[in-house]
Amino acid sequence: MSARGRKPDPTVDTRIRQAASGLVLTHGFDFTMDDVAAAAGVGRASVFRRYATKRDMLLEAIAGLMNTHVAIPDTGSLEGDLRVVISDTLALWRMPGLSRTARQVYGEAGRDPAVAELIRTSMRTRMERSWVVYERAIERGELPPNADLWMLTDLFSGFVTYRGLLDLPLPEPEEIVQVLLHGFTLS
Amino acid sequence: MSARGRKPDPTVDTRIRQAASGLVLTHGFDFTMDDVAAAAGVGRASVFRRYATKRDMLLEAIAGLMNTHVAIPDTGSLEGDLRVVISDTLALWRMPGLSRTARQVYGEAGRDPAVAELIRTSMRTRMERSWVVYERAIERGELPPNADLWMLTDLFSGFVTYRGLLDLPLPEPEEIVQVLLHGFTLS
DNA sequence: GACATTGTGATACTCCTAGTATCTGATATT
DNA sequence: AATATCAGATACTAGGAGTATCACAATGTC
Repeated sequence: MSARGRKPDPTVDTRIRQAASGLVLTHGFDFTMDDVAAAAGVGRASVFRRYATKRDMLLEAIAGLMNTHVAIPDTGSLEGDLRVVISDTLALWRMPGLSRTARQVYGEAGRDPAVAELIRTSMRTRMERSWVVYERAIERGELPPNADLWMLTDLFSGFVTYRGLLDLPLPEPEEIVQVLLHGFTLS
Repeated sequence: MSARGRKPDPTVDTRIRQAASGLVLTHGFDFTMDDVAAAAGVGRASVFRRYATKRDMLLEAIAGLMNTHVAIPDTGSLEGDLRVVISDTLALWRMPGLSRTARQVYGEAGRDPAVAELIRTSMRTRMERSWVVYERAIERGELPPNADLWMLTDLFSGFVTYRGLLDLPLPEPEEIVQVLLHGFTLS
């Protein structure tokens, strides 16, 4: 009762996926479906057999790209841990092509709520993975128990995103840590 | 030696500009040039006579929309002034449709360096207008003289932009002020 | 008033790309 | 052998940006 005809070529799937991810990184969204087919060494029809629309393909590619892993440091102090988390985030934004792609992803989120949702949940998941860092800080008494942790994470990741999207220079992690912990006033 | 034929109708210019700005606010970038012509009550050709490309038109419309004025408070304390500046910024993001349009503007910046430059300089100009607020704070001794003011402004405007772009809830201005001035640690 | 000149609106194109449909051939099962 | 599914190629449709051309309107010059 099963699998009568020719089997799907598994390499076709992976070649298309890799071609799509690669093109997204090197060209943003500005490539045609023929480009994908050509880059994958595959017929145009095969691309549309896997993805009903270009949007579907982009959605999967974006999800893959956002799913890079984050380190969960445990240096013994909030300051040390934060420095690692922030350094990692800064390093990510230095990836060539990422800034342009990120901009276009945000742009697509304007038209397509699914993309917006994808960014939201991906970022949320990313940050929740480092949650334990802040819980340990609360236990050590370095943060008040009622601290708004989403505010803390969004504040620096918003800052980095903003500078990154606009191609503005990013400061050293130390400076960000200092400000997040103690603010701008002298006291 | 001048102006022989029919004079350009000045209302055509303004009608096109208004139609473009209006459509950008209500539909992001997802409208056709025919839509613009129809909304302006004008021939399609007239639109292309003013703007060689849709991109040119969008560029001008965006520049106009970003050029809203900012209040320059003088409440006597940095805390008070900051609260005003931040409240104003938050209010801006509550404008219906702005979040989607902002996303698409950022998205366009990915393809078009001119758009990126436009955002950069517009935001820079916006912030420099409130520069005196921070200078006064330094004079009063509320900020260290070597404070990284761009970091201060980008930190909160990055945060607001980030939450705004992703349609995440924005906190009360007081909370942001508190964190910017004193950080997350207890003292 | 005749005429040239320029702006306006309408319409018919071209070009590009996403998405669809179809055809031929290859590879598998029964 | 017969049949079913997959791959590649190609021709189509649809929609929107940008171009070209037309007739008409309004203003100037003679």
